[in-house]
Amino acid sequence: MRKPEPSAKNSNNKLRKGLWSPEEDDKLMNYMLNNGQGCWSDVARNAGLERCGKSCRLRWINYLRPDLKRGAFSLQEEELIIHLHSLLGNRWSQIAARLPGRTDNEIKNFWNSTIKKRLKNLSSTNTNTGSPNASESSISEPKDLNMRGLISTHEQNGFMPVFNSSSSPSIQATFLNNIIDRLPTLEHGLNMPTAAGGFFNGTGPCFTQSGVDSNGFYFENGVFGSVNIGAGAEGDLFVPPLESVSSATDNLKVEITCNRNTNSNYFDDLNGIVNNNHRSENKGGSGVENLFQEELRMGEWDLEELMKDVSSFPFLDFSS
DNA sequence: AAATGCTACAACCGCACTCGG
DNA sequence: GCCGAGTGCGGTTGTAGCATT
Repeated sequence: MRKPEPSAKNSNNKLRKGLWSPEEDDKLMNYMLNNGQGCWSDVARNAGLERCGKSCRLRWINYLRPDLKRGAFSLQEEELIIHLHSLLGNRWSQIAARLPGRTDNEIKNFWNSTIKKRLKNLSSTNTNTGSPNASESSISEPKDLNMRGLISTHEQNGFMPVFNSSSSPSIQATFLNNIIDRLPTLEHGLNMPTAAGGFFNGTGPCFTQSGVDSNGFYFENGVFGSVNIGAGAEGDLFVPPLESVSSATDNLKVEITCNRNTNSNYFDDLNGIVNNNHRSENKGGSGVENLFQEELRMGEWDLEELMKDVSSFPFLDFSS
C-alpha cells in the first residue's frame, strides 16, 4: 500500500522500522518457507533482516502468510464479525480464529474503520433527530433514523425495523430512540448484547414484527433487560427498572443482571440468555424467542450453534 | 490544478502472559 | 520466587491514495 520510507533505515546499526520493502518481504518469505517458524529474533537475524523479531512476526502473520485471504470482506464474513464481536468484544484474535485467512489486525481495522463509523453515524443521526416528539413526523420513514446505515453496503432485505401497522409513529419513535439513546453507553468495546439480544441481527437493527409486539431487550448501566412493548394496551411502552428486569409475557421471564466490569460474567450471562431461549419448548412464543428465530435465519451459518458456547464456535471457511 | 478532507490499513507501541534458567 | 527473553494481543498512530471542494 504505502511505499517504504527511505529514511526508515537508520544510519547507525539500529533496527529498521517502518514500512517493509519488497526486498525485505522476499527475504522473510524465503526464510520462512525454507526454514519454518522458529524463534523470531533468530528469524530476523538469520534471514538477514535489520528488523526486530517482533516486527518480522507481525509482517509474516499480517501480510506474508501464504494462507491469508486478501481483499474485501464478504457479506458473510462481515456479518459473522459483527455477531462474534457482540459475543466476544474486542477479542480480535479469537474472532480472527473463526475467520480463516483473516488476521486479527485486519478484522480490527475493518471494525474500527467501517463498522464503528456506521454506528457513529447511526448515533449522530439520532442526535440530530432530537426528541421523540420532534421526530414524530419523520419516524414513519425509517431511513430518517439511518438504521440501515449501520451496514450501508447491505441491501435492504428486511433489516429495517418493522412495526406493527397499528403502532403509532410516536410509539415507534419512542421505542427506537430509547434504544438508540443507549448506544453511547454501549460504545465501549461495543459489547452490546445486540446480536444475542435482538437489537442488531449482525447486519443492523433487527426489530421484527414479533419482537416489537411483545419483547425487546435493552441494556443500560450494565444491566441487560427487556423492553416490553405493547404487552398491555396496543402502543404502551413499558420500560422496566434497571436493577432487575422482567418481561410481562406469559411464557418468558427474563431477569438478568450482569457485571459489566467482568467480561466473562457478562458473556456468560449473554450465553445464558441465549441458551435459556434455546431450551424453551414453546415454539409459539412471541418476543425474544421469535427474535432469535428471526436471527437464526439471517446467516447461512448455524448461528444457533454459534451462540450456544463461544468456545464451541466452528471454524468457518468461506474461501470456497 | 491545487488544496483539503477522508478512508483504509500497515505497522508500531505497550502491556500481559508464558516459560526456561 | 525472580528475572529476562520471547510471544501474543489490543490500542493507537502514520500515511498513501482517493474523493471532494
